[in-house]
Amino acid sequence: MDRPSPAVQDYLKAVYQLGESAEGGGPITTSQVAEALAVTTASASNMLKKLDQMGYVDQVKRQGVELTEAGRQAALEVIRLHRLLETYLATKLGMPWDEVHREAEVLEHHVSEALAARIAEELGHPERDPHGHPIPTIGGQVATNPSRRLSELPDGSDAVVDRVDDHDGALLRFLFERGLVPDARIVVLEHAPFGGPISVRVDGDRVVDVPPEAARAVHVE
Amino acid sequence: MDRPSPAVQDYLKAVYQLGESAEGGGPITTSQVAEALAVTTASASNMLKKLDQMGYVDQVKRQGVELTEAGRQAALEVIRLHRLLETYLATKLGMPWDEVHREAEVLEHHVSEALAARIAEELGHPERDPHGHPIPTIGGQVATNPSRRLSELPDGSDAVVDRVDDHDGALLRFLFERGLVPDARIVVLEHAPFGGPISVRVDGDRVVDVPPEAARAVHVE
DNA sequence: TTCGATTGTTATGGCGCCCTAAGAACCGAC
DNA sequence: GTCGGTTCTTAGGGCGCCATAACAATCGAA
Repeated sequence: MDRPSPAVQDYLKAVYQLGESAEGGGPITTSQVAEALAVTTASASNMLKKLDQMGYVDQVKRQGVELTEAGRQAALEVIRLHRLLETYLATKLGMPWDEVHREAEVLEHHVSEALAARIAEELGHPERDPHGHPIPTIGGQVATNPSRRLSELPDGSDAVVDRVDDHDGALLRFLFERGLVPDARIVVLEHAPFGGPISVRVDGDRVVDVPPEAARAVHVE
Repeated sequence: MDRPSPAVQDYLKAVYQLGESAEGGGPITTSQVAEALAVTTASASNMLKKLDQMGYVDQVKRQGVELTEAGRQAALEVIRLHRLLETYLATKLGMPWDEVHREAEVLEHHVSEALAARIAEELGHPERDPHGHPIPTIGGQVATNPSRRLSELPDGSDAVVDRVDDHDGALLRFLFERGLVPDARIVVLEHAPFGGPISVRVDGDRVVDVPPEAARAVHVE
């Protein structure tokens, strides 16, 4: 029941999250994992073999890997810690919205069970982190909210922001400044042609332009 | 200005703290360091050589090491983080007095400058941690309080607890249960013969027996 | 269907930090 | 001074995780 090493945790998290976003149900390729973790495919290949031997993934030669139940649990454990930390740092320590991700990325590997429990309690066992992502339970339950990206909505649709991708601090800051945060109400006004920005009314008042790449990071219900 | 690795930080901290408690001013031996970190003397010898090359210590062959100014600064940086974390965990997260040390021991290596600053601010830049140890400033200033151990006091002396050693959780719990916490007022009543316990009046009311090993961990002004 | 490009795998090696084993320097007793 | 025990250092390996280089499998375009 020892905690896997930070590196192993990072790989498991990456496999889980790639499987979540790709939504194909199929295996995750070595190069996808390598890119997500900014390592060479050779390194990823070695590590994935090890994860297979550890029972965290099933690896099919030259196809990719899929998480086992143990792997899913371990990944969700890390994600739970990550999101609890993000929430704590943002709400209790006033750390800016766009910095909590980096900090949590490190601390998630080093916070004890006991401290995690104290934090969860202090926060009142929240269900979502500041970016809108669901926080898994200890048992490994996650609310998976089927959602569409802002970039896919037709003109005239209205929706509520569910969550935003948190990989890029600058992007988060950009969205935050425009009010595109979880639970914001939006109406899609129009798409500028030739891959131009999407103009969106936010919370009934201001109108903002959202470039396509940013729109892809906003998930709505 | 990159942060040294956790291992290096641990060595620097150990050297600093050995120099502080031994109070001889002289060099710290390889075996002292090895024992403090629970590694073999061979490992310590190798690492101390590396610290020398990095400019953190001056090593005299077969004598031991002494911290350079850079080493002292780096050690105090870690100690500052450690004590801030202890304070934060105890006061803001209600973590038990005897558990904060272990948790801080890990986190001190992974908390960013920015988070440390937020924590210090949140706490109002405290000067002492929950065990009474002074918290160094960012510049590396520490209040060094000359103190005596409870074990050295003659019968009849009265004093105020300044700080307690925090290495051993069980010992901390023992002291806490008896009210031997920083700022407690004590009067030494009598020493039982043959290495028996010291009987002490705490805060004017209750009288407790303190075995010699515990008394050595209590520093008074 | 064949061949070049892409993708994945297997050596092999480096770096950090630990270990054990063996040897070298120092200490006190005699 | 010499000898035995202690302390320190050096030598050589292991483990985790990364890299590069070379090779193998697969895909797709002509």
